[in-house]
Amino acid sequence: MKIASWNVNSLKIRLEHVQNWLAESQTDVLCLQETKTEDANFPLQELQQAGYHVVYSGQKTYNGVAIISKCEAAEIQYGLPNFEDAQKRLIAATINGIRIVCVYIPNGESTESDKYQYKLAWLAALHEWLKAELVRYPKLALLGDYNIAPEDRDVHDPVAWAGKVLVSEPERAAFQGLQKLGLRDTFRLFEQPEKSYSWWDYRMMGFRRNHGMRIDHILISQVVNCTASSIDKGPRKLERPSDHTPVWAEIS
DNA sequence: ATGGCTTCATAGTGAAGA
Repeated sequence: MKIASWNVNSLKIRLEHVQNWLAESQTDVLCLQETKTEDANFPLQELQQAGYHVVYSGQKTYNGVAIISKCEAAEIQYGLPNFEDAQKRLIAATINGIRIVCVYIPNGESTESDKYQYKLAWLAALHEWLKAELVRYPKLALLGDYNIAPEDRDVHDPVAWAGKVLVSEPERAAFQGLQKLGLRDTFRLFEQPEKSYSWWDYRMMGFRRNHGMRIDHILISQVVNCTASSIDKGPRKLERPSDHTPVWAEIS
């Protein structure tokens, strides 16, 4: 089954892109972040009419996550149970026997910001919760916008970014902590082109110059098999794109 | 150069993203 993750930066603006990409990519499970849509306004009918099941947890203006799938989602979890949070950043469900966890990890703003402390606390809670979740659901995939570039090769200019938010040592340590739980970065299971990124700044022709970062990831537990994983730059080339593009993995 | 672009929000000297 093909699973994917895409920070759409407003589902309202990007609905057509999402529908088109779902159809052409033949994706079975698509995790969305930054839907920026209250649940009452979620475009449920449009997606159902296209033949998909959807679960979602959103709010006005900021954040918001959703899982779109060809098969029905069960055992839906909204938010981290061990972290009091008004921000809608996590939704999980069991689909085709695999625990799908969709996350929008906080950005952090800068290492000096209160939001950075919130990010690290959120990551610590995610780690603790996943430890238990993996016992309950050994077949698990963690997809989303992590807002972490795990290594320097995931950053277009690692010297300029050194120590900054998205690449700082505590953030990378948190990412490695997830890997120590047995979760594997599907993208790095395969030979990949150099300078592969999933996000490019809207400003200064970031995409055209490939000034990007790989901050969207799909991690899978050890008992999940993966036969391919890649980044689809296609949607980033469209008119009025999200600043992120979809990442995907073929798993069984 | 703390900008640059995009979104949602409100009408702010805006906020947030990454």
